[in-house]
Amino acid sequence: MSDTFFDKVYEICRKIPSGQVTTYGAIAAYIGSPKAARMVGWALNKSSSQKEFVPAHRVVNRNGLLTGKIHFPNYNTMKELLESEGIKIKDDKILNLEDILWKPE
DNA sequence: TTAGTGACTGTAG
DNA sequence: GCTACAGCCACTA
Repeated sequence: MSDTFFDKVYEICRKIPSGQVTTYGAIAAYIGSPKAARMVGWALNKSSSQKEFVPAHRVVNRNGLLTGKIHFPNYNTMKELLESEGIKIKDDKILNLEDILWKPE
């Protein structure tokens, strides 16, 4: 069932193409509550409990900063995953954010 | 059941 | 340009 804000977050995250990223605000806005971006991040935090893998590392804040990395086993895990997909990271921040930004449509 | 908290964002000063 | 505050929804204690 994907009726809640929470479930929709997982659904959208799984649609993020490899090598691209999106923002909490973009996801929240697509669902209908741009201000609920916090819930998006929180949902991803719980994504570890989900059966299906959720590419939470492809979700960053609107500055392209890897804020979510703090919830990974190691602070460099998120960066490593993104770099392995061809995304350039500098100081835990995506350099070409606008270039690889994906938005749920 | 009530209260607190959280991987954010936009507006105002 | 930076700092501060409010709003959003769901989960945990």
